[in-house]
Amino acid sequence: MLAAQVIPIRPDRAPPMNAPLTLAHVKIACSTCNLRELCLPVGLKKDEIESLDDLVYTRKKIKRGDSLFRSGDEFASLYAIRSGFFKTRVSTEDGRDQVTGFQMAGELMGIDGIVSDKHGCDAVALEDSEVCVIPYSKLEELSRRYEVLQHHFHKVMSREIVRDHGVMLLLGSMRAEERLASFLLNLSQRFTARGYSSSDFLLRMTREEIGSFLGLKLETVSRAFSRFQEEGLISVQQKHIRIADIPGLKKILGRAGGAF
Amino acid sequence: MLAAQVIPIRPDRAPPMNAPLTLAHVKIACSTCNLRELCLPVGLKKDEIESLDDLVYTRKKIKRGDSLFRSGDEFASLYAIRSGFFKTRVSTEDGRDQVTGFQMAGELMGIDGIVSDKHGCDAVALEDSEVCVIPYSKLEELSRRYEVLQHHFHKVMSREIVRDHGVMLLLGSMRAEERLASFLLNLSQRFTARGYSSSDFLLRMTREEIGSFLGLKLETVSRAFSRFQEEGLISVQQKHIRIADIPGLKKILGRAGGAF
DNA sequence: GGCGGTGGTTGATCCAGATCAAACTCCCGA
DNA sequence: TCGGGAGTTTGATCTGGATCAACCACCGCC
Repeated sequence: MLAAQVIPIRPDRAPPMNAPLTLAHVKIACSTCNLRELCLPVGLKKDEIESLDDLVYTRKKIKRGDSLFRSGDEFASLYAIRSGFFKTRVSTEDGRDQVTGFQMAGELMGIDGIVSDKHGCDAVALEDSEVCVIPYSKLEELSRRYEVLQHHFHKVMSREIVRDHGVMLLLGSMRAEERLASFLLNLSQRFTARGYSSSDFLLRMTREEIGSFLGLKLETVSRAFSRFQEEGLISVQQKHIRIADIPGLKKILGRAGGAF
Repeated sequence: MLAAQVIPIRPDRAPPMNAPLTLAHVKIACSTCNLRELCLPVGLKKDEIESLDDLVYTRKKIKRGDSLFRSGDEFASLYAIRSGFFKTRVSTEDGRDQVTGFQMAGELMGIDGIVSDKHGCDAVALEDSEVCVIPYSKLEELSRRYEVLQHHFHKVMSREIVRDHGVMLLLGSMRAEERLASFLLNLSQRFTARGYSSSDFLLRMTREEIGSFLGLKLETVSRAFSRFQEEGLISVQQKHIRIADIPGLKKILGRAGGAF
């Protein structure tokens, strides 16, 4: 159920427990990773995936609440989530911030850093997590050699842009309940793609974080959850969500686009 | 002053006038284009830029109000704006739509199509415009050969993602006047980068389009313009904007981030 | 097992921006 | 020169979600 349980961390691969951010000193292989159908290797042939095994040679553990990187940090690597759950956020000098997304296993973080050689947002672990470190210069090098990898990497970036446009649509033109329905359906769909229940899951983030992402206040998020529950669309117990009526949620969206 | 006047279209290069979308049947060269400092060739050495001359071999004219591409169209090319002004928008089945950006000379459109081989938004010309057609497969091919081009293309995509995050911040957490101030400062800065006045320009889009982009209704945009004018920050006459007090506009943003 | 703190719910009130409505300006074509 | 329509401005009113406030529930820790 928990994203953290997707890939049980083998004790023999676990890095020392002392540092908050530690490197795993073990041989790591995309070719044997059970996320390869979701992650960077999608669409690659066997030998091409094996070439990725040279790309990803370290992993990093991040404890709940810690940052993988922060806005302004020097950019050198992309990160593929192996297990766990993250939020990314941008902030302003005056303390306001905006959650720009929630990332789960198989998703790539850090692309925003390419343009300026500095990361442009913070990536914060919402639960104890592990990421594969992908040195960016090495990815560029392999991309020049393997057309399929190049194309797939471009697709990942393009997908992020399309997703962002969906979020803009949500923020710019949807009402509170539509936003929340869209959010739940999006989570549901992404859990499904990872082999989990589409209707029964734990939220990793607080109401406030959901609100920040959706451009709403936490009270509004809470009220919308309650209303959905009254209407029999979902049941909520703290972070545990059961979607009782997916078509009903889709109807709230009322053909307003759906997943971002 | 007008973006349309940036690069006067030489009559001897003009395509036939009959079709709404026509191809220019002339040799086109990035190496002699005066937008090369803004566009794809940024940072490339002379001989590398010359290799781009093989990449861009057609141009296309689009009349005001026409679409360069529409959501669902087959994706084959990116487009660099040579002259003119565009908006991109995503829409929902139920007719709502969201302007996701305004593009001007030197900017690239169409990246959203890479992920699914279909365009994910509409690109509509807000004035008679001309674009360079960049066959995507050819760009990938050249990217594999020229490291600098590859890196620059990745930067362009990364910049788009960073920009989108800025827009999310705007839509998710700014008040109406902050949004409009941010919008005006962003335009101002982009005009400056193109050698135009930072304080005196024509808006290419309607109040409704500005509103759609900023997540506001057209009346709210209009009122905010009026209020800025009363406060002596700008003067507005229809589409003609003169920014009288750039620091004043920045103060409205109150360190809320600024340009997206 | 009690306790403190974080996170969540719910109620009352407020307000920024939406909506409804009317008039005005500019451009363009007959 | 005279409509006419699209785009804009401004006013009056309404409302969804924010804000303010109180209380509750769960979890981790001593």
